[in-house]
Amino acid sequence: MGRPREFDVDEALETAMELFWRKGYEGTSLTDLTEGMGITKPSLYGVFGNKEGLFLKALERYERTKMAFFHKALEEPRARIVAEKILHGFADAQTADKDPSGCMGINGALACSEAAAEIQKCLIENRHRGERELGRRFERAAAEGDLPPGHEPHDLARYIMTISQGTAIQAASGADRQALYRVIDMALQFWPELSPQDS
Amino acid sequence: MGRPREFDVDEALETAMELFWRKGYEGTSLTDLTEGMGITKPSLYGVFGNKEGLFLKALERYERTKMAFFHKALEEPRARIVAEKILHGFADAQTADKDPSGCMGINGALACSEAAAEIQKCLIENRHRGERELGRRFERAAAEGDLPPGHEPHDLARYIMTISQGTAIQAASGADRQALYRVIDMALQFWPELSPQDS
DNA sequence: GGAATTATATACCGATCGGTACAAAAAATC
DNA sequence: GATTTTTTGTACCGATCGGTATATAATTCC
Repeated sequence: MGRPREFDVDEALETAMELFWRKGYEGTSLTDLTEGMGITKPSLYGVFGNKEGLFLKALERYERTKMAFFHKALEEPRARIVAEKILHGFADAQTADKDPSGCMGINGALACSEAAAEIQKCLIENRHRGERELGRRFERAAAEGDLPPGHEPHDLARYIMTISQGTAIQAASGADRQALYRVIDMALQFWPELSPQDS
Repeated sequence: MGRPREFDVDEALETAMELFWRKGYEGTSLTDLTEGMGITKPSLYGVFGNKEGLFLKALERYERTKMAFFHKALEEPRARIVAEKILHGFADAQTADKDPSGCMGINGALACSEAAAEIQKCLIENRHRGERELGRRFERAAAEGDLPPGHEPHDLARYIMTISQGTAIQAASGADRQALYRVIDMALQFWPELSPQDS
């Protein structure tokens, strides 16, 4: 009952995600948002609560769609393939033609005022969570004898995430996908490729 | 002649640098600046022009002091040592006890509103310049047979800068220096260490 | 066709943004 | 000591910030 909504919530959220991704949380004004989403401020507040709530919902959407490759990669049977898929997945997301460059989880609020401290904390925790999950996957790999010798699983996880965060900055600075791929190839050089009889 | 200035310009600039480093260009308000520097707005505008001018002067100071290791590292005779010193130099600067975490050149304006577009462009160009200089140093190394085989000098430079930008995000997310050092060790693993008779 | 409910549009809120006008204060010059 | 020059403190500027009060429009329930 009541007057029906005149806009598509999912579509509006997609636009908000793109704006926050490109301009960051504080760099995106309510005017940017309402004009981009094609709705008025009362509509925005009615559906999403406030700016912070909208950002968090946009981040959730980002994780569910653009970062879906991550959890998929964790299911690969060989650790080296896990690492490769994660690195390429990040590079792809950071350089997709129709999307902003770089990573929303970094662009969102890397350095900001006190007003955005809660968002910043949330994004940091987000990064930690991903790194922790990858670390646990590599722990399993270690138990299976599936890691290059001489490395702690969680150090390897931090290494992979550091490369991905580095390529996020590179992408935000204009680097194209092929350049990032070459970086990734170098970063994985110490990690033995799978020989055919391994699989 | 005229009334003497009541504050130390260099000291004030140091404070502005720290603020911009920690909160970014747009995240730092004029109130933050004047309160932190202990001066009034007319004094700030009299000496530094405006907020943008102040940021650029603070960035200049940052490059001259905190990034001094970079050009020093380029003068090392062996490319592997150049890479090592640059990576450790960045990690040190990103995790210094008394300074903000991460890198001012990235924290300053990674994603921002249109109002900061000029600053953002300037910081991107800054990153490109460093990468270009390192690439040229590695070109020299290639001519001297001082590179690991199978790598383009400028790809190697991008690789080193990507790692450093990755550790900048890690530092901004709370990683300590030792953790970054372990990442750097892994990143350099494919690059042959110098044996004693090489030097 | 009301009554109730929800979404819309307009117009507004106090606070803060970067930046400045103006006059008093503190020094050097004559 | 008067004049000139520069810095300082105060008080203010228009614009924009995130957020909301209010009334009207559009639907369902009865």
